[in-house]
Amino acid sequence: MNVTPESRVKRATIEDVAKLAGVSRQTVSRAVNDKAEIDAETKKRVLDAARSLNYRPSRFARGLIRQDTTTLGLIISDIGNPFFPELASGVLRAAQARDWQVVLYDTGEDPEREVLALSTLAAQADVGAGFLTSPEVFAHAERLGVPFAVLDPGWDAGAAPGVGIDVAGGVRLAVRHLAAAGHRRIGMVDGAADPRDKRRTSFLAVARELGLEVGEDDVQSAPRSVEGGAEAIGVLRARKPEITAVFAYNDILAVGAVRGLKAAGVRVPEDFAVVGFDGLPLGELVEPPITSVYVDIRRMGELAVAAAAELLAGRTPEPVVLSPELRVRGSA
Amino acid sequence: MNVTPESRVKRATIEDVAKLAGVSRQTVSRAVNDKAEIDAETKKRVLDAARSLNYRPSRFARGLIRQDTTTLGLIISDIGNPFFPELASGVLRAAQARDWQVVLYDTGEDPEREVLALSTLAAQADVGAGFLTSPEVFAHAERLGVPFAVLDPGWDAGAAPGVGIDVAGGVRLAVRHLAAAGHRRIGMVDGAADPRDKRRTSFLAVARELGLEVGEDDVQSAPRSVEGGAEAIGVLRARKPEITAVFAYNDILAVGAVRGLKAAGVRVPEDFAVVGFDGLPLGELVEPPITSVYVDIRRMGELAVAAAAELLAGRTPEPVVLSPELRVRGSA
DNA sequence: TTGTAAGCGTTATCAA
DNA sequence: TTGATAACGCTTACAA
Repeated sequence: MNVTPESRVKRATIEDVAKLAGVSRQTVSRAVNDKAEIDAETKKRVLDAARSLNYRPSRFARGLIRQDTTTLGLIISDIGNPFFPELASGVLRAAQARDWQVVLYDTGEDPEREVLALSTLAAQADVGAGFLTSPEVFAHAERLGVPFAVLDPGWDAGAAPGVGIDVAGGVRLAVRHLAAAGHRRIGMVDGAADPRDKRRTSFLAVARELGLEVGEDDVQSAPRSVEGGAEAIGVLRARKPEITAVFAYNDILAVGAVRGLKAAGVRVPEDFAVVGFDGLPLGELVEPPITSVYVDIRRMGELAVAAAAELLAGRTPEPVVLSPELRVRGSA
Repeated sequence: MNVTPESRVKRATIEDVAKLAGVSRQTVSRAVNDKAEIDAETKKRVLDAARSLNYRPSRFARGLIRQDTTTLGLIISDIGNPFFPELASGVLRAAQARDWQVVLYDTGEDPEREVLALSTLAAQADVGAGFLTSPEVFAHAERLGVPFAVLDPGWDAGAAPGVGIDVAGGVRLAVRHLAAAGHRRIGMVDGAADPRDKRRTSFLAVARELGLEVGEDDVQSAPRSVEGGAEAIGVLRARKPEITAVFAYNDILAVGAVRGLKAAGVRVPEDFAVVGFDGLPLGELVEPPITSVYVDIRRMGELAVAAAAELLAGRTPEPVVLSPELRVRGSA
């Protein structure tokens, strides 16, 4: 895996410092850890020696004895998607409060890299949290024996511990809003790789529930990027000219859809309405601002850390499901 | 520091597995590490035992012997600012290529938290990289003995290793562009805490160099947020109505400035021009898109990792300075 | 106030 | 193919 084994200067050990200062290892430890039972002068001499050797205690040796450092491995799909910094922000805050370390893994939404990241995480962290694209990948985590808090799986998490989102509820808010505005033909710009994805299935179910006419070809898949959204909306409208509104898988795609529409000379929301999902701050900066199903992502990050702590304690975390709310802006 | 010492289930050790499987620790090690010299059946028995105990080797014990895991501590100011995810993206990519772990610290631009993060980093990582608000904080890193790659310091980095940005050059591009468009009174929306900050001092120097009339009161400080930028532009225009263009400390503030102007009924760029710094993708999504001094931030992240690797090898990294380029969009 | 001994959990070395 | 022993760098307990 590590293609180029890199040279690395050997770090000074406590032994080196002890020798230089002419004391025992124990005394060095006392000086470095600010213990009381040590002569002021000895301490100074030791610390001078330590500094001159650039001594830093080995985290491995230390960790072996004082079993008090906790590391959380956070798996995200794409740090370029503003959703994830938002999430990381919540995780970092909660982790800092507990004095935990956070190691970050970006998988680029690639299942293979997810599995790889999970393996590394299992070796380097005490507990994991994050987004996994499928139940199969989560099963890998279980096989590895790492406690893992699953976040907002598009798939059915079953009994997997973690933090969920009431996707169906959120989608209902979005579609109802569009229907209430008079839209009868509503499409979707989908960002999920898996066709069983909840946002997609919920969309179809809710639309039918409301008596709207929808089919598979009212859903257009797109890569999860602004460009992806812009392109998808073009494809969708070409295929289904009768559509007057779309529900987008997330705000990035919604922003892209609005961009694509504007570029095509379509007025938003007068001629065409767009609703997103996530409620990212970014959505408020574009013109028109995005109407979106808001989820408290930071909170999700904090809850993820809480769930991880429960797992670490050998307990089963309370299932938590966040309820989204609709935030109406200009785009619909 | 850790206020609530959390309970934690004791993890199974290699000894536990050995006992259960009725073999020696060594044999367990062989099974777990896929060594050749082991009977297939023994291996299966050991692995079964391991799985049933949920055994994962201790990273501390392992790290102590195989000195092959490298952890980079990345210090950022605010993950909510899109600049940092962009940077982290580059760092993660380069780190993954080297099979390094990345631990993240968010300091909220608070010098005290920077010092704290640095201390933790020194204990938990092999090497650090990131943004520090002042030379004093960097001095703390040196005192701790952690190799640290300094990124784009607003202050004079001197001989500190790391990755710089040709700020003066970038600012010159920005101000020249505005001057060429006919603006004679140009202000600045400043996001730096320290008045000695390079973007600020460069702005004043370059403006004077171009024969423009500028003084301290043409510079308006603002918190580094969209709201901060929107408010600052209002304050600045109230104080200096003759100003017709601003250079913003970064794109977030530029976006805020444009927002503030639009809200006040000022047309951008017809009545008032805005240039940002960083060249974030976000700048392209707003209306009008932000003209900005583009910096290859991902590349900066990758170079940071390279610099860190040099430091780890005991070498002095080549000084690197990134040259920004102006990207003209709609705002100026 | 200081030093000696034991042990944290793992792997490398060598012997069986 | 397997096991005993030492070692990794540190801290805690105990002795001097």
